Amino acid sequence: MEETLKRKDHGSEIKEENINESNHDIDEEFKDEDVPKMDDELESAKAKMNEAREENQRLKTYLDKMMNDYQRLQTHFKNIVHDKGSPKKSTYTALNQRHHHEFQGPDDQFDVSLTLGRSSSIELKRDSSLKRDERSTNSVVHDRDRPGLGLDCRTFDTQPSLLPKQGLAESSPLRSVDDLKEEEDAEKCLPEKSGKVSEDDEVSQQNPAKKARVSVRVRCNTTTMNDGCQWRKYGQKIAKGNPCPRAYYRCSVAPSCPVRKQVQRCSQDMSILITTYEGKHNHTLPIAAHAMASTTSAAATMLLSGSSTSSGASAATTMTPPVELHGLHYYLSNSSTSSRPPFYLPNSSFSSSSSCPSITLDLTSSSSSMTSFPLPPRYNNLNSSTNLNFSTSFGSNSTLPISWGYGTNYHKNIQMGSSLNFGRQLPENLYPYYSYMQKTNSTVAAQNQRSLQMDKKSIESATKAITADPSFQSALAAALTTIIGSDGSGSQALKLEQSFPVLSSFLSTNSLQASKMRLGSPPLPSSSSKSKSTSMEDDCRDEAR
DNA sequence: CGCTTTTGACCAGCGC
DNA sequence: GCGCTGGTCAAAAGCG
Repeated sequence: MEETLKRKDHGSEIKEENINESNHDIDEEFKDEDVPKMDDELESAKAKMNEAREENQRLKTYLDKMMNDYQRLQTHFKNIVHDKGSPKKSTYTALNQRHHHEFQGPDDQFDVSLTLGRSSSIELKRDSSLKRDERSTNSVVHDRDRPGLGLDCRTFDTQPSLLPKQGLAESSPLRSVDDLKEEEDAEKCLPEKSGKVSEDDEVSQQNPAKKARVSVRVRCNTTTMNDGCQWRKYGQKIAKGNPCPRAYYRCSVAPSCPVRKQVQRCSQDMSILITTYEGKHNHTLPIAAHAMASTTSAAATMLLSGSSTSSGASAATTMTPPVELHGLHYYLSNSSTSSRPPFYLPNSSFSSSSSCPSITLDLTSSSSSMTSFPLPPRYNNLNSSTNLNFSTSFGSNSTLPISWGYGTNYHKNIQMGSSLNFGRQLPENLYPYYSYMQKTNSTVAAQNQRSLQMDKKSIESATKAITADPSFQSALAAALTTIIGSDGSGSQALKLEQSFPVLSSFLSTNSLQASKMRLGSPPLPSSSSKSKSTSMEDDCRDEAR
């Protein structure tokens, strides 16, 4: 990351030098001209150059702040790692011990589900009895439509010996039976291909019986979400319990690429698209696909490595009580068995098989706090419930060729440069990183400065909204920290930060800050740097046409 | 013409 | 063993 920032800094200097040279050239070109019109143009050009110079200065400021944050957090991170006596005593464990003394750390297989928004603990408690009744009649629960910010990071531990017998199943947030089955169907393991060579072999070697999958639930009205990669559809099935067909895709960037994904629409809410990824790409990816690919592969790797320390499985399936912090719910489960846990959770993830641990990113939720975001009406209509947007918007045209776009013609955008779009909001620190990423694309070099500044304004306004909501920040940070702390090792956090480009910058500030808060240490000063983020509006642009 | 999508057939795993 | 289900294959059709 540091190297990346240095490279970015260097790039900014080069850009400024070029601007100075261009200024000089312009002066040479027009110094002998004696036409007022030319003088006006010259002045105009100089003004533009000054704007570009100012922009470079702003970028340098971003870079400096990023570097400061990085250095500071690196120090804090080392201290945290150093202070921890036992690597297995993670932030995550400390947190849960703080709230639930019976909590046990992650073990063997587990699912991690990042649930963003939709339901707060208060609402869940309030509605739990009602939902139980509804569930008992097998009715459909659409609690996703409830407003309210919540960010759940759940790890389901089904190991009974480690679990409290508190009947959490009944007090848990609820989800309909159909929803559950559907998600189970969507996350069903892909059969392992004998002789299949893939980059995740190292993971498979560590856990030969396990094959991690990363599922993403997003609201999307198109057949598939744009993750920046090229996919070839090779099959389609009507899965049991869901009238919507399940589509099977394999990566078509390289013929031998083992990566596959399943796409299925939620029968309960047709606007929700469930995409399940498996495997790692064995080829270079378009820039647009880097974020998603690295995130999913890192999630899978982390999932497997984190689950490798465990003891055996058990038949019973239950769940730890939810841990609440800053409106954030933590659930632990161990999907050691193929049986479904007897509870229903909005935004939760489940492993359908012991050989297939999975991680689910549920980005379908809505939250009241998010409604304050200055989103255009069309945006709200198209994607009314997505909460987080780890995205940026610097395509070659300075508009939004974002990778998690929503359109079947996403291939048109693949080479334009984009990023992983985790919903709506880009944490402010992500901007410099993605700015660098985008600028490394040759097509970005000529981007329009004015459009850039217009984007910046909208981004800044959105950033103000997110920075004005500390509960949201802490919730997201805590969720990410929980993942880091799942094994308590610093390397895990580092791996996460390195491998999850969309998370790295955010982790470097808010996550560790939340970690500190939970551990009783004073929080780090938050970065005050400006940010860049955009809505998913342009992701849906093609779709809306 | 090449690539993608469609779709029926086939295979494997699992439960009864 | 049989049926069900999920996942994959591959030929045909569609598309630019």
